[in-house]
Amino acid sequence: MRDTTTLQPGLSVDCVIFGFHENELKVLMLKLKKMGKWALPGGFVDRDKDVDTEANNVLKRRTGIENIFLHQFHLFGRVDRNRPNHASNLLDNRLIDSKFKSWFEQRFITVGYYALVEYANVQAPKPDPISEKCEWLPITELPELILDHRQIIVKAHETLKKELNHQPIGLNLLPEKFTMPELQALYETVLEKKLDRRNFRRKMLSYDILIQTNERRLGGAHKAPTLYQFDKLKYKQAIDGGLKSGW
Amino acid sequence: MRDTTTLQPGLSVDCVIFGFHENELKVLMLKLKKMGKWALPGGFVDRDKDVDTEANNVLKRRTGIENIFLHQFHLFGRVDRNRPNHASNLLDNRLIDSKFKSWFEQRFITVGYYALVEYANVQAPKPDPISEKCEWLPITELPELILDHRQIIVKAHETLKKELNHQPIGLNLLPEKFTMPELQALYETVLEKKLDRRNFRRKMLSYDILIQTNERRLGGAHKAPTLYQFDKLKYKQAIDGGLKSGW
DNA sequence: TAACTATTGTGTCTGTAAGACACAAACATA
DNA sequence: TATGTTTGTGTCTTACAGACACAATAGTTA
Repeated sequence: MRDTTTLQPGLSVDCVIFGFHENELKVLMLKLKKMGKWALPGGFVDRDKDVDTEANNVLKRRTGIENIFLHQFHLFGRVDRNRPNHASNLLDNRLIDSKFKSWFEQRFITVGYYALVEYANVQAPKPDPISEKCEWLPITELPELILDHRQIIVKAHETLKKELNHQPIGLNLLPEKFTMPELQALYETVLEKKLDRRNFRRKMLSYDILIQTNERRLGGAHKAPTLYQFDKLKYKQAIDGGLKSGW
Repeated sequence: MRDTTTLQPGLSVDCVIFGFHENELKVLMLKLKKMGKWALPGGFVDRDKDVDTEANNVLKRRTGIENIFLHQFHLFGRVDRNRPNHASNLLDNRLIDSKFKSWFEQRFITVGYYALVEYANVQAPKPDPISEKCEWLPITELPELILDHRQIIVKAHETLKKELNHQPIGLNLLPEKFTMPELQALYETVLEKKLDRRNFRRKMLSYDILIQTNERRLGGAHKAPTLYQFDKLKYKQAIDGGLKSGW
């Protein structure tokens, strides 16, 4: 950050970037240098840029990914969400220049976005200058986060669960080709509950968004599962039109 | 508005206040003096007040109603939503003092809230100083609105429709006691589609949130319908717990 | 006061989807 | 070649959605 004069004051965006790996739902997070606390990837909003655009920029800066599912889900607007000691902590740890002290001390509201990205597509997530690393953390065991970022993640997860009743997920979150058990594991992880194998398959196929390939995933000491891929056109229609029934 | 220094810059809230009257879904709106255009009731956010609080204040100022269902549904953050000529229009019509010109010229984002209120409870909605009147307008025939206010209303209505799949409505939107056909009319109006009388009754009763009174609404040249009221405790539980099935 | 009109209140049938459940097929390993 | 583990599949039952017809009743009118 070189200059705050071109930025919309008191406004930030934070992105909850979900990935799925080893049957765990993970969130891409930054570990701040010295402070030790973790933070969501976020950024400020240029006065002449759309808020949505800036959210996309955040996603691209950290993951290199563009043009992907990114959904605004809530504005966090409580006065006390920017703790008074936050700015001084940043300053004490020399994470920000003292000339930006007043910028970080002002009252901030933040717009929460969540994205679903394919874990494998993000090889080396990029930390920003004030972060020592950028890593995927499992949503079930989050360390200490700054400000209200834990609450933001919880809200994003809740929203995602609800959205699942109206929209399919999997595209951009699973590899190009995947097995039915893998898709089910994704749903079970997001919903935090077990589903019946046979009923899941029946329901998912009824959405008519899957294409069965004639390949199988070999390697396991058991019957090799069939690989599927999404019919992207029908998938998109399902998102636009909405699914009827819920979980 | 006397002083903008205590306000969060570039941030406003706008409330889509829904009412139901004569089988029409209406929105409470303000007609700006001289300009002729209509606007949603809105306001700015004090630096030391929660955004939610300010939305409640807007609702209270215009309707006198407090502590009611008020739901944040979207942040409108496009750069071009504040047209450059908007501030000068306000100024030309002497709706604002010239010392506030720069305040109104800055880039604004606005947080949309929607509320469901009982039409009859709002006797004389109060216009603000720059508005000649404050009235209920049917959502189906809106006049010319300022900025992106039409889009905000559309988005609020869409959100309301979706929410209907998870939550009951009626409390705070209908009188204390109401008939089943009246409740159905409300649903039909919000959903913009006809529902089967018998199936509607069955489904609504299955929610187990209605109390049947032994009164009837007389006056019509036909069988007098039974009056119902909401079991407020169970209604609240239904909102918290969520309803299973959709429309 | 009796007939008429309009709307309410109710039950059943059918089709669809959800939930529970058991057994055969197939891949890897021993 | 036998074993272990997971995949793939079909049926039964139950719950809910959607379609539908007729009796009951308040007010109006003849």
